[in-house]
Amino acid sequence: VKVTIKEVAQAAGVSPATVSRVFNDTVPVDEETRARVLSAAAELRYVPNAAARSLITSRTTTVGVLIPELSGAFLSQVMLGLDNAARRRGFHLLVSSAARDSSSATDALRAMRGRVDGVIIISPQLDPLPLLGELPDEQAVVLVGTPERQTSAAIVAIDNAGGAAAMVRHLVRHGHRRIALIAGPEDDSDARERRQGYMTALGESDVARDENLEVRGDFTEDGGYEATRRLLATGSRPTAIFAASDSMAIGAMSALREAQIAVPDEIAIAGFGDLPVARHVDPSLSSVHVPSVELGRLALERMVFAIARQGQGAHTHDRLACTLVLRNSCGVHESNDAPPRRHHP
Amino acid sequence: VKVTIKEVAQAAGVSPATVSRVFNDTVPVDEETRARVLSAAAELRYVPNAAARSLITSRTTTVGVLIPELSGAFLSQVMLGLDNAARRRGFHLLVSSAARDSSSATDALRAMRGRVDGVIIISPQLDPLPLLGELPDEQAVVLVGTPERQTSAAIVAIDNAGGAAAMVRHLVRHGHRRIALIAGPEDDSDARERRQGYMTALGESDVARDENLEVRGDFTEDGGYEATRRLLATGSRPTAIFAASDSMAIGAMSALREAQIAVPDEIAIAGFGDLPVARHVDPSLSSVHVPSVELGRLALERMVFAIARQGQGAHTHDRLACTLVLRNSCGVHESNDAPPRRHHP
DNA sequence: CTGAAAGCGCTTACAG
DNA sequence: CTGAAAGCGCTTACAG
Repeated sequence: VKVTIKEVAQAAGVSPATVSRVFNDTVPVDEETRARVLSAAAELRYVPNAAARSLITSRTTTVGVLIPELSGAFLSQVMLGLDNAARRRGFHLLVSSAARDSSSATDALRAMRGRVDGVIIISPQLDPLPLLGELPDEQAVVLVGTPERQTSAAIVAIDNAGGAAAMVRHLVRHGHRRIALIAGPEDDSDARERRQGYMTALGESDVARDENLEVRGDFTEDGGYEATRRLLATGSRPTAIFAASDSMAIGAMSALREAQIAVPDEIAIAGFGDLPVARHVDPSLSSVHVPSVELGRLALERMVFAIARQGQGAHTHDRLACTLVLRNSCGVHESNDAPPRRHHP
Repeated sequence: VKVTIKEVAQAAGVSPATVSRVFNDTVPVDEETRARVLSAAAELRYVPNAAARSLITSRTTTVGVLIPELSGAFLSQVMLGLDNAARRRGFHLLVSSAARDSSSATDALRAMRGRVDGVIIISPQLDPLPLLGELPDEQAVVLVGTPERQTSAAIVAIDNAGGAAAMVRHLVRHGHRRIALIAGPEDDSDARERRQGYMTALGESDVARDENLEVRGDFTEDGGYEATRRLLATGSRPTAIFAASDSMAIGAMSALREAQIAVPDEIAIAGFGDLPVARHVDPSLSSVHVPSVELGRLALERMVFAIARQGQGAHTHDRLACTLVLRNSCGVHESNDAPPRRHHP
């Protein structure tokens, strides 16, 4: 039941070359001929064979996406942005969530070879530069959320440090001197950058950094819960906690509730990521909003550009700004975003 | 810089056919020859051209996934299960989140044609049967979460109705007579099945159904919040609320808090989905646990099976059971899952 | 504007 | 166990 270009050609009374020209409209084709070809193709339900086409053109109109995991609010939003943009641009997405350790990431990249026109690498926990060695030189590459460095790839990133610094500055400005940090995993570049922003903001102020106030979680609720218990166990209590993710902030709130410590009255809390749930926890959670869908969209656009230019030309470095979303958990009621926003459709 | 089978053959002093045999190990090859080929291939960093291979075999070792959206806790867990299983089975995943309306779903399916060996369709909001018409008959298809019907495809589903009924039965058993439902969208089959389970459980009991207690949300926190406000506005107050998703349950809790109604003392609440955040909200949320990762894994396994059998043979229908996770929000402290579970790594 | 022909890189009967 | 040859379905200079 597979229809080939030959049969369409025969049905339309033209050569296969002409059918090809109609479908790719690369050269002018006589209007009447084109119409005949199109109607024959429609009648036969002809769909060009992708394999044959990419064998000869060595193009696949497919972009590979290497990502550490597909679950997780942030990454799935990025995927959403990627996917929407890909559809608009006529590209397919070949995904692999093998970006955990560099050996499986390398395997995944190798397996994509020849199947994609370029690869978007999202690897906060992995240095992508060694991976690039695996790829043929002419392969288009976009790195998402990688610290800027000398590389032959385009980079699209979130301004993690700036967002974190803005939130911590906000806390400082409102009188907090003992601001704890629930950091993310040290091997995660997003986590490192947010921690950097925390330190930057403290450094700008007259608040001395106190390492006893720094604990580490794994970006999950449970991790934030555990980290907060450890923090409280030290006896040196903060007046505010900045968590490097909303999930950890929510876990922290849960631990504080258990310890009967009032938020925000006794301890203020702020998170990072601005998940949809942030405004519905109690108290509503102040957070740093991250343009994750936009990040995905931009990454795909840069990829399309890189493919078109065949790796030639300068590589762009984009850094997207975050915005502060102030709600009740940090004790400063400047915002009207909490209680929950009303929709009036 | 692309190395072909010919160059490997030449370097190893054999014919291209032999190189092919080594790589596919379909027929026995002399050990010494094999070693020579392998080392030549490694030296040249040869990677077989996927397009050429699938042109001749008409196999792609790629599975298409049509999904309504990539964000959202549930679907991203399903993707996780799919992806892990695919990697294990040596398959690639070509994803498209175009399963919103049937016209874009059709486009997406058509675009996948020839690029995949089969398609996994996840479309709670879309009847997949019309879509199947788009596909060539020999195409392997696995439907995820589709109501069982006469179809030429394998089906993998969650027992939504059973899970919902179990939760509502639990509420009834503990004395609730006025149990409200925050249903999901009517055009979503998961939502419909959960609603069905709610009605089944009530029907089994001596509790009369009261349509005033049924409101509808859109599976989001905001939707649950709004639905609960509408519910409270009617004046006929329930003693318990069953929400068809955890996000809506969390929105409901936020609305009750605003209305100064105590959970679970004045109104008990239960959700569906058992998101990670469920045990960290206040009070911790009772919910129906859904084996979403397993759902994805199983769907991929069924697909591998279907591809191997080329659409021949009987189609399996799998239905995965859900489990009740009782925490504090429904007022029955039978569980030790809340306060938050401790990890001792 | 259109056709005949070569060729993309592989796999697979068919011989030996 | 191995090789020569045909062919998968397309695209693209090259002529006309």
